[in-house]
Amino acid sequence: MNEDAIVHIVDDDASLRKALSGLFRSVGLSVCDYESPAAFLSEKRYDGPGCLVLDVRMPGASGLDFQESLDGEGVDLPVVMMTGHGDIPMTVRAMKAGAIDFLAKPFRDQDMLDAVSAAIERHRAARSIAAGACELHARFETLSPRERQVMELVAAGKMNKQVAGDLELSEITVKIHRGAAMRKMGARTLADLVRMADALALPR
Amino acid sequence: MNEDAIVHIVDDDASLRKALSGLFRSVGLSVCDYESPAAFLSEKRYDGPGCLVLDVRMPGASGLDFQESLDGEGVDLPVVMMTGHGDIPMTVRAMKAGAIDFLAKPFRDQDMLDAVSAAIERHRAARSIAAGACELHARFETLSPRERQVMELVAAGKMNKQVAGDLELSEITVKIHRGAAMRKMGARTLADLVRMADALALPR
DNA sequence: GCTCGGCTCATATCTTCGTATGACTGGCGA
DNA sequence: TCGCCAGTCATACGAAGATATGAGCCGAGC
Repeated sequence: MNEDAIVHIVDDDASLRKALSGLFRSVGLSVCDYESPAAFLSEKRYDGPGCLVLDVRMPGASGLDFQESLDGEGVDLPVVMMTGHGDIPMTVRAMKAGAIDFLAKPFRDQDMLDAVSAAIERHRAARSIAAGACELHARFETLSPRERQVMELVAAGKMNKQVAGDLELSEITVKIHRGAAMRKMGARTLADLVRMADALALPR
Repeated sequence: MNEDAIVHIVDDDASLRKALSGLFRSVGLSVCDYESPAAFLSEKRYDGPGCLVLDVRMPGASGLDFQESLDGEGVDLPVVMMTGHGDIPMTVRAMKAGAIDFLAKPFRDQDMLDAVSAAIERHRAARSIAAGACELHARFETLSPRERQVMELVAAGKMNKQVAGDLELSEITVKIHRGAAMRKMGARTLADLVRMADALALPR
């Protein structure tokens, strides 16, 4: 199930990285470890499914700041946070920022494994949804500008006649664009097209 | 903005309840306070917008257990947790269960007000969405069984002819039910009906 | 200059949809 | 028993949609 997921460990403590690596590998997970957030970002090996295991306290950037900057860096990996000297506000901040779990050292191996497993599962789910949205967007990109306009208005529920009026076209032209949009989008019915438009967040 | 929202305080410490009540009222919020989870549940005054402020440690049920049982009790109020003797696992548990915030005593008044304000805002948003879904469901209830079947298949993208085949009806009958469903649901176009069906989570 | 693709429109034909009118049946409550 | 309502179906007509064929315009790139 988790064969090709990678656990990314970011911690300045080499011995802890080694211990965690061993733990994750012992259950069949792949691991990459980094001594700093910068090292993680520069390697860019986080394109597959996986998760991030972050220490809060690291030299330089705080793990919390790093976690909050991940979105801006284009990283969508779920985060499991850990710390040796944590407090409640720190925990709340991490959880509000979307951390899957926040573990205080020393933690039980099983707790870490459970957290990582949950994180990977969430990432897989998020990726599969994102993949669908991406595929849809790719198809939408193949539409000509006119076809997109027509698709938008049609999905909003307008009749060909109304679309023609809005775009100042003849109804025949609208039908042609409409047919082309349906074909290119792979929509067999109007209902399909409406759902695609919603998934693409086109205006109604 | 928050005129008619009610902050529900559940804490066995009467002096703290009083202090919090004063704080909330000072910013124009209404307050109800209870000395135990059971007291809160028995009063059933939580139908409007608002939020819950819970102490973790109370005689009898733990605030955490209580928080997790709220869904089962039909309570959808967001929770702001507070505690005098908290630890990280407790915080994580509360946040995973959906708490808006988790405040360690002593906390700053402003932090509590911010948390409560965010909680109420979330509740308002959730309520307005739920209200829409409820309104939609109510209209769906006015449909006859046949009309519901037809609506479902139509929203799935089937043509009248196919619907007729699936339900072993004549196409004319399908048209009649379809028209009735559109009228009763207030759908002016097929696109509307499709979106309603999605919002109702009808099978595709 | 020329081709190609996007955009435009017309005519024609067929399918599908929407709705009105009218009618028959069966169940359920007054 | 009577009336009402959901459900069923038919005929008919007009509106809307889908598609094919043919054609003219224009801008970008070879």
